[in-house]
Parts: sequence; C-alpha cells; structure tokens
Amino acid sequence: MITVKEIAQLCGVSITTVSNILNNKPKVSEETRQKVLEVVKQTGYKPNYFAQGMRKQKTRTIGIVVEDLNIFSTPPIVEAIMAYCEEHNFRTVLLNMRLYDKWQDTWYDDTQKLHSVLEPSIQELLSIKVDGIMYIAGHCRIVDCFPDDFDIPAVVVYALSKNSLYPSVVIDDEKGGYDMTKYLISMGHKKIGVIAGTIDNLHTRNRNLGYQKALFEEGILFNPDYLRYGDWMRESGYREMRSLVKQGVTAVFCMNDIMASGAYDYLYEQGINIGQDISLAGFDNNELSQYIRPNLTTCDIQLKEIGLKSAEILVDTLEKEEADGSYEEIYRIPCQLVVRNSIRKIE
Amino acid sequence: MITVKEIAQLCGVSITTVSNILNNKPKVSEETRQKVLEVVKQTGYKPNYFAQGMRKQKTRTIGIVVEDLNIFSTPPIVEAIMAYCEEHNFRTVLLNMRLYDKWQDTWYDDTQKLHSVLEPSIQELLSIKVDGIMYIAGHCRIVDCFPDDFDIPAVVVYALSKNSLYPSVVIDDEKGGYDMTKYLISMGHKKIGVIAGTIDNLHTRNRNLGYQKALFEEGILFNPDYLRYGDWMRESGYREMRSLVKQGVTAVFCMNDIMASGAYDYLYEQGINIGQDISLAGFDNNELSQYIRPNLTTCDIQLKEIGLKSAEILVDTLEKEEADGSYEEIYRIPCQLVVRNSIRKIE
DNA sequence: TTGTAAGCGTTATCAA
DNA sequence: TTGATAACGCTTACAA
Repeated sequence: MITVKEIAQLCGVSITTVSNILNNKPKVSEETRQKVLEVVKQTGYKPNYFAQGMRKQKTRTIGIVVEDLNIFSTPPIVEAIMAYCEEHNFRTVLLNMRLYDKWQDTWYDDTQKLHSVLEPSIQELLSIKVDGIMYIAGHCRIVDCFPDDFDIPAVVVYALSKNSLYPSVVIDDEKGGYDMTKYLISMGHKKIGVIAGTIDNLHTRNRNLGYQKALFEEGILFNPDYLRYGDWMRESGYREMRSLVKQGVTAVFCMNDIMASGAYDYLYEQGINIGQDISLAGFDNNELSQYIRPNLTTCDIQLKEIGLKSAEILVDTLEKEEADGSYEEIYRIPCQLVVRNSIRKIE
Repeated sequence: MITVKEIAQLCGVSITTVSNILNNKPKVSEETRQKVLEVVKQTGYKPNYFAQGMRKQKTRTIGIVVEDLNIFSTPPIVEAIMAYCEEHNFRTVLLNMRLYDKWQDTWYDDTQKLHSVLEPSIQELLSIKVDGIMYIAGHCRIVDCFPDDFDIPAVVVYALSKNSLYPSVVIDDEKGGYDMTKYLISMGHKKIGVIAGTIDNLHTRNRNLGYQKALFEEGILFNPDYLRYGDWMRESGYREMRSLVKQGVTAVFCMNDIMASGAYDYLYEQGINIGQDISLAGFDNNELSQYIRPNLTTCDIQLKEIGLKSAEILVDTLEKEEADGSYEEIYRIPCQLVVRNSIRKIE
C-alpha cells in the first residue's frame, strides 16, 4: 500500500507538502502542486482510512441505523440516501438492528428493548467516528433516539424525533388521507367506511384526520360507525370489511394495502364485486396493489423522496458546518394518489 | 474518549499490560487481569477502531457488496448475513452498487459497466481493511467479481463465481424445477407448459433441466412447443400464456411469480378459471403469490438460508485462518415447494 | 510477570 | 513556500 512518504520521495518534497496539497492548504507553489497531484494520480494513492480517521475527527462517513432492513419501506429509503451520499462524496455505513428478526412485533413501544440495541449501535457508529447519523424507522411514531448532548448531527427518518433538536422526515399522512377521501367523494361516494390501522398509531391518527377534514369540507356527516380499527394485517381487513358491508357503505378507505387485500378476501368470498358493487382504496402502493384484481387504487408513499430529503438535510448540515438552525423540525413528504380500478364512480 | 493509557493509570499498570490482557496474551498474572478487566468494564472502554485498524491487519469487519439493495431477494440475504456476523462478533459494512438505479436492466452482461462500479467498491472495502468480502448478486449467472490474487477470503452469493477460488452459494434451481414438475405430475398433469425466463439465464436453464428430468423419469414426452420463453416480466407471462392455452396444456409452470401473475391476467381476461380449468405454478414465493387469487402454488427460494450459509462459510474461513481447501466450490440451497390453490388434481 | 519504546500513516504545529 | 517533528491510540518486540 502506497503512502504519503513514498509520494513525497517520488516527488522530492517533504511529506508535509504532499499532505498540504492533498488537503488544499493554501501555501503551496502551483508548480509543486501540479507535480505532486500528477504522481498521486499515477500511483493511485489513497490516504489510509485509519490513519486519517485517527488524526482528523471527520471521516466523511454517515451512519445509517435501520430498525429492520426487511421492512418494505426501508431499502428504498436507504438506497436513496446512499445515492445522495455517493454523489456528495460521503461514505455510508449501515447498521441493521433487526428488530423484527429479534422480537417480531413486540418492540414498538418497548423503550427498553429498543434502547438495548440502539445504544450499542450508536456507540458503534460513534466509535468509527461517523460525521452524522440517520435513524430509519419502520413506521411513524415519536421515537427517542438520540440524547440531548449528542455531538454530531442526526436526523430521524420515517418517524418523529422526540427531541426537537433533530429534524424528522415523515410522510404527510394527513394530506394522504385527505386526498384519498376527496377523491372518493369526487367519485360520488358519501358513505365512506374506513379500515384504519391500530388506534394509537400516528399514521392512523393523521390519515384519519385527513379523512375527517375532507368530509367536513364537503359537508358530509362523519358517522363513527364507519370508522373501524384493524391492526394493519390482512385478517383485520377481512374482519372489518364484514362489519362495514353491514353498515351499507359504498366505499372503503383501507389505511394500508395489506388490509385492503383482506377486505378483498371477504368481498370475494361473498361474491361482492369490487370496483362495481363496492369501491375500495388502499394506502402504501405496496407491490401487491398492482397484482390483486381489480388493481387497487392506493396512495404512494414516496420512499425515494424521503430518503433524498433526509440525506439532503444531513449532508447539507455537515457541509455547511455551523450553518444550523436553518432547518425545520419536521419535513412532511407528500404522498401521491395512484388511481387504478378498485373505485367506481357512482351517482 | 477513554484510552488504554487512562486504563493503565487507573490500574497502576503499564499500557502494555492492559493491551496484553485485552488481547488475551498469556503472560499476565490472574490478579492484574481481574483488576484491569474490572476497570475496563466499569469505564466502558472500547479500543479505538482506527488505532487498532492501523496496527493490526484485521478489523473483524466483513464487507458486503450488493448489486442493488432494491432487488427483492437482497435484503433478506443481507439480513441473515448480518445476523450471523453479529452472533460471531463480526462487523459488517454494506456497499450498495445500485446497479438497477444506475442502469436499469442494461448491466447484466456488460462487464464494463459492472466493473466500473465493482472495482472502486472493492477498493473501498480493501481500504477500510475488511477481513473478508461477500458479493451478493441479484440473479444467478457466472460472475467475475474478484481477481485471482485477491488476498482476503471472499464468497459469491446468489451467483456463480467465475473464479473457482471463491465458493458460491446459489439456489438449487434444477431441484426446484424438478420438484415442481413432479408435483404437477403427481396431480395428474401430463401436458405441462412452461413459461421460462430469458433463454440464456442460468435460473432458466437449470429449472428447465429439472423440468425435463422429471418428465423423463415419469415417461412423459417433452413437447418443445410447450416450452415458451418470457423475460421474467408480467407482460411476457400474459403473452406466453396465450400461446400455451392454444396448445391445450392442462398446467403451466411459470419460472417466476411475476410472470405467473401475467398469466393470471390473460386467463382472467378470457374467463378461464385458474385452479379449475387450468393449473398454474410459480417460482420465488414472491409476496404477491399469496395475494393473487387463487393463491399461487410456488417454490420458495430460501433467502435466509442462503445468507446464513454464505456467512457461515466466510466467517468459518476467517476464524480458522488457514484451514482453507475445506470448502466446496458451489453450495446449492434447496428450494421449498409452497402448495396453495392454483393447481387442481385431474384424472 | 511487567514495562519501555518503536512504529503504523496521517495531519497539525511551528520553525526555517 | 517548505520541512522537521509531535501527536493520534494502539500493538508488539524486546528489555527488565
């Protein structure tokens, strides 16, 4: 492995000079600069990562902690972050807490469990001297990731940071729920059921809020019987669809595509024609939504955009050094209505 | 950040002694060992990653290069690798080449393109002194990842290494195709069509081989007209299904679930009843296979197993230092038949 | 059994 | 404008 020392010898200058040139220090003659740069290029010299990390405090590396890489929303977000970082000449290091793998569904509100893995992960990242950290959650909630006295920039992605010191990037659930409901209404529906997620979940609450605002704006009474809570899983979609059919709704807004698929199951079983006898909407634009029949009208959560925005925030803070305070606390990335064939226009 | 020096001072010993204890060197009195270990634990001391990396050649870090993190098979493999590494006290560093993101489908056989990203990635990993490298491909083919004179262990995952120096872990496509065909035959089918992947693809070739072996074993003539090539995409499933229906097959084996979904599209359009009038099988156990109706009988590629086996091989080689030669060249992880409702038993 | 000191490849400080 | 030299935190001969 070639070192500064050898470069210096090759150029007949001191290692200091080489180092100065490499680090864009001012006081170097143009002549030697050219020569050294030339040799560096020819030899393919790259400064030793460890030696550099030991001296500087910066490594131009960003740490990414993900709750679980197997959550469908995570890889696209991570990929977008990596793309942006690569463009801006930052390394990334990914740490996968594998929360699902370890505890299935039991870690959501278990601060104990979360922190038993998060703390070491952060320590790990700190020990490899990352310049900044991104926390990628699997679903939206208020999460307490970083201590107050954290000394590197951090951003919380797909969840809200409890500590307002760190910006959060989330999807605009309220707008999503609102847009979908507005669309449903525009298609002539007035009796719109909802199969929501778990009751205390933030996605649920905000999408619900959007739903209600849309109803209000259109002067449609909100019937509490039309609002049913599921648990994001297929079975709950099936179950709640049964209730809603009894209520006589003409359309149902499912707060994720998985539950919508459960609703499909029930309707299919009953011989009720989706997109004809009843209209259905999902959320997430999960891959499955384009495969079930009729194709599900849904709302795309723009994972790429989320990743991009998050990376942008962190990288900018890092580049601008002390230009903080310029960032909002919460960024809401808008969702995108995806119209397919599960909603019929009625009178 | 606490250092050896401080630990030494706290214990009233020299830094050498502390270092020796931390590195399990023999010549240390039990007494001092205990004392030092105690202090280390209390202070939460962790050796500085950079200083250590600079001195030793080993970092207990494994580099993972993935072709694209957004390929559906990649995250589960990576997660399994990470789990195993974590268990065995290895760090992992993930490098995402984002090949799809950069070039969509045009990089498969473009060695130029691949290497223009692979080389820097490997250099990067080498520069952070990883102890070993895993290459995670997005689909099976013969791939030329590592030079002959690579001086760290490496394994190729989900593809075959051109260079037999490096073990490969792949799925057993032949067995998968064989098992599925056998199953179809056991359900009474003799006219079994195939919607294969691209003609020169290794998955295609091996699954096809399995198909033909099963036919041969059962004394069923292979009708070349029954074998149609698609391109793994939905539309090609639709297209080829049309041809096969004309051929009068009673069952069709699609080499992935996506093409099967395209076949569903056609059959649905024609009012042909899947699982009744005609039987369909897929491959991959893609998420969608449990959502389309009727649920698709398919073959699960055991991604977790693949990751596990790969990690096992690499970690073992690393732990055992010079115990090489003990590993096979190619590991084939068996696939697992997943029976659902798209295949009917006939006379 | 323990300690001293050299050295890993950088960058930073200061002197020339 | 350039160059010695110290320092970063650790491991490891070698000496005590």
